[in-house]
Amino acid sequence: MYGMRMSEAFVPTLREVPAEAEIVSHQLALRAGLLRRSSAGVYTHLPLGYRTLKKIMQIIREELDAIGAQELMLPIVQPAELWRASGRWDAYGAEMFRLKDRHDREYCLGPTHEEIITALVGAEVDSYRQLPLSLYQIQNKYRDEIRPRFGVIRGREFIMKDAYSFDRDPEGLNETYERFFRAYQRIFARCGLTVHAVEADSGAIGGSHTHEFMVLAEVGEDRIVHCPQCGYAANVEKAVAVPTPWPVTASGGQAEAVATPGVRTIDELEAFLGVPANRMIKTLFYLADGEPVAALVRGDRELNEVKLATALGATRLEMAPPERIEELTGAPVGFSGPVGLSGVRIVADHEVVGALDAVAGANAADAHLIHLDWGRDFAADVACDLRTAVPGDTCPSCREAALEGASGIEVGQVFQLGTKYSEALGARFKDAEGKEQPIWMGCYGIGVTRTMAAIIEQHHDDDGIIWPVTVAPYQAIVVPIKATDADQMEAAKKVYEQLWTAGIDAVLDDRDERPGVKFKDADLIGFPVRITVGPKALAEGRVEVRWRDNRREERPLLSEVVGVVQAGLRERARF
RNA sequence: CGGAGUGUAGCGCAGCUUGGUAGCGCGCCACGUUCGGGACGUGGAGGUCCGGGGUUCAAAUCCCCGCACUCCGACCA
Repeated sequence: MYGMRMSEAFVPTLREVPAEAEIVSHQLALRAGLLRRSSAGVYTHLPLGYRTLKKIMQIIREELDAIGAQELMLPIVQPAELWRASGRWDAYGAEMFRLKDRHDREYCLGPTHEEIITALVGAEVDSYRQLPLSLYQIQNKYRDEIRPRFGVIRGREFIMKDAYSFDRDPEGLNETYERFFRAYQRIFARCGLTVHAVEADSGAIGGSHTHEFMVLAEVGEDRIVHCPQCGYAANVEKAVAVPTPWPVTASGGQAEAVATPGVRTIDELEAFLGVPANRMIKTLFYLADGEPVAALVRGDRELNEVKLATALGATRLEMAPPERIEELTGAPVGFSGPVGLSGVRIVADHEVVGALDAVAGANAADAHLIHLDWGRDFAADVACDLRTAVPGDTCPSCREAALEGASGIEVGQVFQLGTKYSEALGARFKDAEGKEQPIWMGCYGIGVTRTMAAIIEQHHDDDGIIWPVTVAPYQAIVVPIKATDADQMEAAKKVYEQLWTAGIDAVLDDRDERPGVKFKDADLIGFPVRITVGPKALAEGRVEVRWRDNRREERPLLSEVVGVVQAGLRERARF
């Protein structure tokens, strides 16, 4: 038996922290020899890292196969015409990697695969008898991220599992969605992750009902809010923002213009006038499908573009360029307000309805208006929920407790797409009455490479990674203290072979290094268990079994090692 | 895309202000002494100083133009 020896393994560990890595999971992935960067946001997965990825993928396969999903492999290179058909060739924008072939035909590197799979299923499925159907693949995805960061957490090339479901009707879609939801909970649990499923926004992909699976982590890029009382949890982009009452209850008298030379931002205005931001009206100009719109939110609030787009029923929403703002208001950017605006639809957040003694731009250079009252001085065409929720808001679900905030890494998302893609791409079937119907679709993603990073983020200490046994590249490492000692090496090899025979992934550290070096590497890489073969214990026919997570050590007889290791691993792999 | 910064040996960095032909630590190779938590000594290998142009007798160093990478921001008026 030969197997895996550290003396020959391609595991380039690093003693020092590479300058390129900011967050702990990225640093450890580089130091432990899992990853190397090739270019911005593009990574090579070294043998050890790839083993972990394969274990994650295997868990995903087992759980998805168990709910009847079938694996297939879709193309990375996808024709533009398909994306034009769904309207996303333009909608996806700069984030899409585009290329042309020698005949000048346009393609993209798939950022996702709804178009391809819908076209496929549309072509092959004709009858309700062929539904429901769930298909998935594990594949490289390409997104030219505006700013790749955090190593593999936001890469431009990454591995994703994406699944697509096809049902006859909304009820079927609901059932499928629930099945995937539960499968996801099992997948992440088996990966050793604590995840929170939160209500999310469906964004550019379209669709209605959707949840994100979040790994809570300081470095997470997504902000979520959750209710400690009723369990409501949502991405801040999606969370319904319960309005708080306007801070003052009396009019300030007649509206009045004040000179505010060069004061353009809310912060500057707050300092200049001594009025708190929550009494200001922030006026933002957008083009909704080309039509100008003014959106009003309280000065200290953040406008949520998705909510605005939904409120307007707009498919394309972009900020108005500064020239356009000047045209509409007659004033430079920074002095816009709702008073006297014409030719623009005005949409207000609930919170500004009923505002009294408010401050806003005067639509004239270097001037603002004070003492503004809702109804008397300005109004809106529509009032709705426009702002991004924040921690401290009243829970929109139970209306009792205050929401708490957290940040998370999104490792998975489940969507109910409905018929958006099936209609755009003509994926129809004949129902039992022979009537043509669009297929009801769902899609379900898991960021595989990101999941690996999230696991490290959740499982490490000062010495290195602490792999959950289910995803550890190897479960055990056998370390003879002195590689040149024949007795130790012989005993170590025997233990190592027994572990293999018992089906345990093991590595033999046969390097002629000082013990400290080998221990440090073992801790850094994060093998769940280390079996040390040293002179002291060996004299009594024993070895040392040391667990990485709690640093506990036992000293079984040579004949008992496999049983002890097996028992410990099994205990740690339970759910 | 805007702002800031960095690019010198495999990795982490100094040298640049004040121009004179490149250095430190770790790693790597050889030998010796060591050997239970990243040993020590001796000897050694390894560099288009990101690229291109310019100034100069002379450029890692000064100037110009590119490129790459990192961080911050990109609705927050």
